[in-house]
Amino acid sequence: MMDRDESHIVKRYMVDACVKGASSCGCCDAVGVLRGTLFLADEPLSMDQLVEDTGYSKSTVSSNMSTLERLGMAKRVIIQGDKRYHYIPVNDPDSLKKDMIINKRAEMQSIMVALEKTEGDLRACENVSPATLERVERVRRLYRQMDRLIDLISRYNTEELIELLEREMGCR
Amino acid sequence: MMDRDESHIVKRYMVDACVKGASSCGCCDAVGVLRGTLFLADEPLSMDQLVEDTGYSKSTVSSNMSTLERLGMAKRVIIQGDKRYHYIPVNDPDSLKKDMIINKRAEMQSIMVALEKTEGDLRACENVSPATLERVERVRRLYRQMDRLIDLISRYNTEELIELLEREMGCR
DNA sequence: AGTGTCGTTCGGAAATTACCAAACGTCCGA
DNA sequence: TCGGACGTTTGGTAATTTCCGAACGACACT
Repeated sequence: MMDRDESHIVKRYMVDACVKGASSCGCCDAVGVLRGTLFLADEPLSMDQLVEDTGYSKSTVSSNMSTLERLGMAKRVIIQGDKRYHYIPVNDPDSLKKDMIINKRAEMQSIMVALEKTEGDLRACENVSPATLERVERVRRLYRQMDRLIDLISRYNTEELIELLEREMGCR
Repeated sequence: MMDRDESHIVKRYMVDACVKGASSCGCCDAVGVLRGTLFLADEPLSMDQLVEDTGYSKSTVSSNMSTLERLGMAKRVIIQGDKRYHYIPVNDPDSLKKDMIINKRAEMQSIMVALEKTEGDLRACENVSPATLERVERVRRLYRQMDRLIDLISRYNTEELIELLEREMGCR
């Protein structure tokens, strides 16, 4: 357990940076404050500790830790001999990359489904201009390409990718 | 110019998908509606047309088109002989990738700056535990690694990356 | 079953955001 | 220098979100 000075230092800047990051992806401040608090903690934190450290109520901590977990930035762990939940920050590149890809992919997927439905409706329609149909097809191809890239990136871990791209970089 | 049937079809699903995507990155519905409206338009749309097509007021369209532009999902173009602005959707993989990387990178950067400041403060402090310092350093290394990967990815365009990774995939 | 400890859900108050209409500044042609 | 067409900014209101405290349900131990 860190002393008060240390825990103040390790929270000082992280909370601010995480609040900024949270608001840039549409999350409320509490999400950022909680992430910042957890970021450099030296041990898994219980909800009570998070309540005390952040000043938020228990219900606020509970719901916002859920979103932090859903975003893949915090994880619940079990501490032997303690029936309470404890949270640890998730900071390793591969985990963060994986969750980022899952989210991006879902977003992409819903666009692609919409494009497919649009194309279907257009084909069912008689007097539709070929130019319109062609435009939809072109956009679909572009999104398929992005999806393909994301898929490929998800198949390598961070270290492999860096090594691979650096090696390739050298050849140019 | 598309007829009413066609423009209804090409907006029908896109607006919905874009609203979903917008809300998942913390933007209000209007941003999604505007992007969906623009997505498959057959020509650059003026603000008046966007006002008419979406039903939002001029001021709402103006401010939300700015955010759409900032996110790199729409672009202003000049039409000869028309002093009004016109907007086109941005759908090509390289542009979207570029903006996504810029945003991710800024987020990462603010975390890295915070980690550096924290490390500085800890070193300035006398009675700080080595374990704490080591922990901060370890996290910094992880974030540097992620930053390195993002940097490398930004140096290739979409097509190159796909080709490169697919080729590598075949070797395994 | 009874009790105590957790975490989540619910209802309402406070704060914030989204949106519109109107006023404003800017640019161009007359 | 005036007028008119555009786009942005501002002020106010309606709707949404955030957050808290209280009530609730789940689980373990007695």
